[in-house]
Amino acid sequence: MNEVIEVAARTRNIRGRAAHAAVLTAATNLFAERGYNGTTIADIAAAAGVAKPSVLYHYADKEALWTAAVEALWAEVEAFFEARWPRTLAPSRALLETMLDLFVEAAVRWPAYIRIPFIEGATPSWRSEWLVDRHFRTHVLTNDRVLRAMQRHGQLGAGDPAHYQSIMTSSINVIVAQGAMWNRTFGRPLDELDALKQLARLTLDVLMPPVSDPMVK
Amino acid sequence: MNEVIEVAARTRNIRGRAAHAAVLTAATNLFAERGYNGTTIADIAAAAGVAKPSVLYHYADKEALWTAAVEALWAEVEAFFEARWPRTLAPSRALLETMLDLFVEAAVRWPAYIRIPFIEGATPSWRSEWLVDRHFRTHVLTNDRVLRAMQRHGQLGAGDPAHYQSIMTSSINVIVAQGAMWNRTFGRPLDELDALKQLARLTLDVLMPPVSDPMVK
DNA sequence: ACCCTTTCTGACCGTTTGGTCAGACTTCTA
DNA sequence: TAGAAGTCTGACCAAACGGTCAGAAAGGGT
Repeated sequence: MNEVIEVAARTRNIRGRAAHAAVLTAATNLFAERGYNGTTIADIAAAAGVAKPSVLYHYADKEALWTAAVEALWAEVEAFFEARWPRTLAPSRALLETMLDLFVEAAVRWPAYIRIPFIEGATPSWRSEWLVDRHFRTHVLTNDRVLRAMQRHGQLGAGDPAHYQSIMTSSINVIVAQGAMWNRTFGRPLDELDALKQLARLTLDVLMPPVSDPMVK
Repeated sequence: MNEVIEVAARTRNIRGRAAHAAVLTAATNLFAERGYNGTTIADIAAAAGVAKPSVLYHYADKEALWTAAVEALWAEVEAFFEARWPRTLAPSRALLETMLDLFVEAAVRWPAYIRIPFIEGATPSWRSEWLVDRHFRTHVLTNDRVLRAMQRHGQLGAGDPAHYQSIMTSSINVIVAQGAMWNRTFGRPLDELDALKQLARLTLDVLMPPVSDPMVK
C-alpha cells in the first residue's frame, strides 16, 4: 500500500535522517517565529546548518516543507494530548480545568503549536485552509461540545457557547503568540508556564465562579 | 514651521490628491488583509487603479507607505475615540462598558485597526516596534489604569490586572482578526456588530457579575 | 494660449527568492 | 573493498520583487 513511503524512509541513511530532522525543526521554529511569508528557504538552511539545495533535496518545495513541519509538530502535540486527555471526566469545571492546563503546558512546550495557527489563521491562504480543516475545527468543536453539555447541566451561564469559548481560549493564545509585546509592555514574562496557568485559572474562575451561586435565572 | 509639508500638500493638484488617497486606502486594505509581507506594491497599484511607479511617486517606498497608511488610519480612529470618549465616567463597570462598545464599533468600522496590530504584532519587525510604541502601549496602559482603580474600589476581583485585561480584550481581537475561521467553523457571522456587542457584554458580565456579590475576600 | 509644475507610466535595473542540476562526497551492503 | 544507493552543494536559472528614470500627459496660474 504505502510501501513507497516506507521504503523511502527505511532507505534513508544516518546522515540523511539527521539532516532531514534538522531541516524540519529549523523550519518549524522559523515558520512559527516569522510566519510562512517571512521565512526563506535560505534562512531555514542556515538554521539547520546545511546548504540551500539540501533543504530542497529533503522536501519537494517550500509548501511541502511547511506541511511536513506542521504535520510532524501536530502529531507530536496531539500524541501528548492523547496520552494525557482526561477521558474519565464528564463535562464539568474540573474537565475544563484539566483541558486548559494541558493546553497551557502544550503552549509553553511547543509555542509553535500556538503561534503558527495564530499567524497563518489571520490571513487567507492555503495554509489557513489546512489549519481550519486539520486543527481549528477539531479544537473548536470539541470545546463547543463540552461547553454546551455544561450549559445543559446548569454549570455555565446561558450566553453564546461560541462566546464562552472565545473568552476561554483567546487570552492564552494572544499572550503566547504576541508574548513579546505583552512582556515588553508589562515589564514581566506573562508567557511563562506559571503565569499562563494563573491566567487559565482566573479565566475559569470568572466563567464558572467556584463559589456556587444558587441564583440561576 | 511645517511649511514644507503644507506647501507640498497645497501644491498637489486634483488628480494628484485623488491618486494619493486611492493608493493610501488600497494599501490600508491590503496590508490589513494579507499583512505587510503578503502585499506587493503591484497589488496596491492594481487595487488603486494606477501603475506601479505611481505608488512610488506618491510614497517614497513600501515602508513609508505602510507608515503613512497606518498613521492616517490611526489618526481617523483616534479622532473617533477622542470625540466619543466617556470622559466624565469614573472607573466603573459603566466606563468599561462604554469603552468596550466604542472599541467594538471601531473594530467593525475599521477592521484594519484590529487586524494590522494583530498580524504585525505576532512577528518581530520594525512594524511591531512602531505598533508597541504608538498603539499597544497606550491602549494597554489606559486599560490597566482603569482596571487597577476598579480593583482598589472593590469593583473587580483581585487577580492580575494584566490577566483581566487580556481576558477582556483578546476575544474581540481574535474574532475580528481571525473572523474568517470563526465564522466558517461556527457557520454564522461572529464578527458583526451585534454579535461583537453581545460578546463584549458577556465578557463584562463574567468579569464583573451585574448581580453585586457582597462576598469580598 | 502660454508655460511651468505636477502627475503618470513603460521600460528598465539590481536583488532576492524558490527551485534545478551535474557532479563530488558519504554511507551502506555484500 | 568495490560498487550501488543515498546525500550534499556550488553554480546556475527564471520569476517576482522593490525601486529608478526619462519622457509623455494633464493641471493650474497668468
